[in-house]
Amino acid sequence: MDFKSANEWAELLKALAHPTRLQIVMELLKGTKCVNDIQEILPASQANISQHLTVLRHAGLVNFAQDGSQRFYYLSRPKLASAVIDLLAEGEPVSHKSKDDLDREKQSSGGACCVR
Amino acid sequence: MDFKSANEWAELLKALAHPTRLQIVMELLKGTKCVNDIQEILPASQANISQHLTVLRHAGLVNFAQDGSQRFYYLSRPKLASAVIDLLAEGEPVSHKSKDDLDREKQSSGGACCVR
DNA sequence: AAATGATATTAGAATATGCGAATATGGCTA
DNA sequence: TAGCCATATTCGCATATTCTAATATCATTT
Repeated sequence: MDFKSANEWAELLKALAHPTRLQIVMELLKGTKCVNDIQEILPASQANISQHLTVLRHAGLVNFAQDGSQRFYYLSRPKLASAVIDLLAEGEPVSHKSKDDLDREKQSSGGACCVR
Repeated sequence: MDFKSANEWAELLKALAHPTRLQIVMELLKGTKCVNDIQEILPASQANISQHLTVLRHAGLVNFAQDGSQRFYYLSRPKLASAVIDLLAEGEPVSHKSKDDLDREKQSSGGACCVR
């Protein structure tokens, strides 16, 4: 259950893990756009945006509907996309724990690990 | 608000976007572990796991508490980590839309875009 | 102090990714 | 059909990632 998942999930995350692609996703979250629209918003070339859209499409994150010579791109899994963005935006503060903290937690939750 | 965020967020996602690192995170979700524990679970070398932990640490996703010669690794932003895993596990189905679908949506939501 | 166990770091090769420049494709309009 | 607009693809290069093998570090034990 984990090996295949880990690979698929990593592929998905890899597609999101690029500043330009993240921004594209954020823009599509606001609404369907064609390549030209995106070009006007982001500081990247037409070819480059097209390349990134291809990556996102292969990852199953976006899709397009063709209209003449234009392609209207939209998020094909909008809930996933917006949930990820929301999580990133929340910015959970990082926690620091001492060995004693960990011991205390282990006690109260009854989990045994790392004992050799 | 977006340029800096996009870069930081992409860094975070990049750290997660590797099968082995995802699996490490999933294991740490179950509880604190030292490198040796992880080694016994995952099919990767000690050096490799250590390298991946370094990546996760630099991304602010994990941290460790030292105990003698052992290092107990834990998730430093457990809610973020588990929320991401949950999202991936949910597997929102991908949607396919025609041009007409998009037009209809645009009508009902009143958003104007892609009109030149 | 030497040996041992746990973990980290370095080096180097293989592979992948990102990007610009140039070119190709496909639809539309004159 | 010629030309134009929107978008995609290919190529080549620079850079980054990943992995293995070897070695280093650091704490503990003998």
